[in-house]
Amino acid sequence: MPAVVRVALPVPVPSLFDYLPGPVPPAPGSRVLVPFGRRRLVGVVADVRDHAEVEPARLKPLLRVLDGTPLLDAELLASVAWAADYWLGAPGEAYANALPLALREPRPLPELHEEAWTLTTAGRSALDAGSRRGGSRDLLRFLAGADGAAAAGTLDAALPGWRAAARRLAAAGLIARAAPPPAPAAPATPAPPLGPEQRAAVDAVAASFGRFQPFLLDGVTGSGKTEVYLALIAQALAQGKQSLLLVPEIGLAPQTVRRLRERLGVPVEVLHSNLAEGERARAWLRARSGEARVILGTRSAVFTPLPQAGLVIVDEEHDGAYKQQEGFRYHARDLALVRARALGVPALLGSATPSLETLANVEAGRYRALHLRARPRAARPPQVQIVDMRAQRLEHGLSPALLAAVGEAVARGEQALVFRNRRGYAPVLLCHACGWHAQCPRCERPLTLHAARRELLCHHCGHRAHLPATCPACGAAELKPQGQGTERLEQALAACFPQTPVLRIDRETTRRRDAFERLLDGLREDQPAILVGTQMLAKGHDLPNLTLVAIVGVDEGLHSVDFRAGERLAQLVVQVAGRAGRAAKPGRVLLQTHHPDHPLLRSLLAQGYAAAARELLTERRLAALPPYAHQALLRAEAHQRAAVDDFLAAAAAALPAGGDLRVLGPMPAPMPLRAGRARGQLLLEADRRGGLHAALRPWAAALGTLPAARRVRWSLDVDPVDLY
DNA sequence: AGCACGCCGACT
DNA sequence: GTCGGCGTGCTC
Repeated sequence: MPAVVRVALPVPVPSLFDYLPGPVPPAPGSRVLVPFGRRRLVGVVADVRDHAEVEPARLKPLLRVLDGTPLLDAELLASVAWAADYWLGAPGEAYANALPLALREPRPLPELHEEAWTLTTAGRSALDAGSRRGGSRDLLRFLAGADGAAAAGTLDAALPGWRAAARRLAAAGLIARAAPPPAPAAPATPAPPLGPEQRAAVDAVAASFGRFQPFLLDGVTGSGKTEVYLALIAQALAQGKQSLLLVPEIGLAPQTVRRLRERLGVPVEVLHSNLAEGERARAWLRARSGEARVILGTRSAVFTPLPQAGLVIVDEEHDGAYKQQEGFRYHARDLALVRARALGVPALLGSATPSLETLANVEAGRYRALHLRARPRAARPPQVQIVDMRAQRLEHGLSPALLAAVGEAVARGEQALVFRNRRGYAPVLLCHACGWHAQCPRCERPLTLHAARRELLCHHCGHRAHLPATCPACGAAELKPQGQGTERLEQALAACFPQTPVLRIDRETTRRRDAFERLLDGLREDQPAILVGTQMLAKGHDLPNLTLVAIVGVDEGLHSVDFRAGERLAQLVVQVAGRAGRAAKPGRVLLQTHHPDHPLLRSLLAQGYAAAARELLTERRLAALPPYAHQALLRAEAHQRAAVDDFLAAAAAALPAGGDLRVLGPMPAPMPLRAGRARGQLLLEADRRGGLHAALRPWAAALGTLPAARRVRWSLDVDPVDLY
């Protein structure tokens, strides 16, 4: 019978493509090179069938089978297929996300280790004897100086054209290919003793080794979640098993890698999108070969092959960075759970501020919660206080109470952090004579004033405008900045505390690589300082001398249209507050607001995150919102608003009737205009996930065939986390 | 996504 | 007269 292989190709088309194999069809998971239109593409065999869906005459033969043994094992293949189905991505795009770019080239697999060269004894003698000239001598010298071995990448950078010399010297036996780096010796540092709660958490997870069981590790900042991860990874290692540890961003990786390497004494692979493609591919392949025992990575690392899996950990599981926001819109935390189930291993989700989704899973008995309440590294939890801004004389948005607290902290030689989630000088530039305000022509949103650059900037589309001297509408010289951004707070604080260094940390001041590190490194000493910064300061980096955190401008989050704003605000406040106070020095947190009686703030401050989250969950349940309902969001944008409206109307009409599906819209997006494009959306809700997907699958497939779809850019987002 | 085909404006 | 603009349509 004529077999066909179904191939996933990296094109945004919601289907697989059938090809005629040779006499022995490649196994699913193998890469193949195929003709596709006028091009040749590398795809992954998803399936082998006995007949094609399309007329046999249209079938073309495979050009080449790239893998003798499948690159993706059965589990990874099934998990990727699951992900494509669940998030309604094009199958080929799901596979494209799973495979490092270098493995999507029609080439043989790279070596597990980067090519490296080392001097032989003869080579060292030849160098000492000075018997070689030119490029050969340079290479000998370089390798002698490289003490040990030099990788091809290093040589490319240092000695262009070194390969010719390498060929000659290798033939003469003066240099040789270096062996892969030896595994490090025994653990460098012993584990510190675990506290009783940590011990209990480790034992609970370890008791589930070898089967799927999700856990939430709910531990406040400083309670030692990482020690629990380390102990569990060490146990998995002792059983010969691999561990996957996901972190939300690369910035958090280096310190964690250092800690893992020091403690575990095994190679730790790091996988993230900033890695050079060749290195990323090699790390991926080392995981596949089983050589890599511990894999640390960001979102895309959830696609790492784990043939000997023992444990999957998702650190800071509430973090929005786990959701991919373009192309294939998967959620790495959720996919990590699916993989753990397929692999038959426990999954551990860690956070000081768990997402409401995860808490609902605990509530429903699907996940087991493990709590770390003790804070070994802090004497006591920081004391949180509300500063009522109403009827206060404000100094650039800073209340007297806040300034006094900052003054006391720096007078004691300690550091203070003023947190404001808005960069720039002021979010609005207003004319006091006529009410005009500077607005982005492409987004119809206020432009942010950046005073030092003498520019108005749109934070939504990057549009830039010169700072007008007088009001463009009425000509008055009454243009006044309204509100505060980090730049303005930095200035105000520098003026109030001229003796104390004021450091601003936001995207503007940390644009250059390593700027963030260098700014903070200058701070390590026990000297007083004031930090002003955005979100970037909410996590990572131990600041032992930081004792005061002042949070400014949370009020926007209290009245947002986004139903997740409250959850995010609570998480942010708790995460930022966690930066205050370490070791012997108690921390203090001030929350400056116009709404001191807001129920969310009150419960958060009086009873902590868990209580606030319980209340938020109750609200969600009553309003039938996620996690008690399930959503999908169809977004569309186009230059012509009519094109958006037509498409969304056609999409709504194409929805299957009946079911428990609730349809909201078509409606304008929260930002109806962005970068000159009209935007709209259609929100679907269902009480049961199964019901939502049953309706979604055929609908998603039909959307692309709507004539109106050709005139818009559209995307379908399952479980959207941002409704903008 | 690419890459073609296919009809209408300013240039060697 | 053509080079090239991007609308439309297809890729097993």
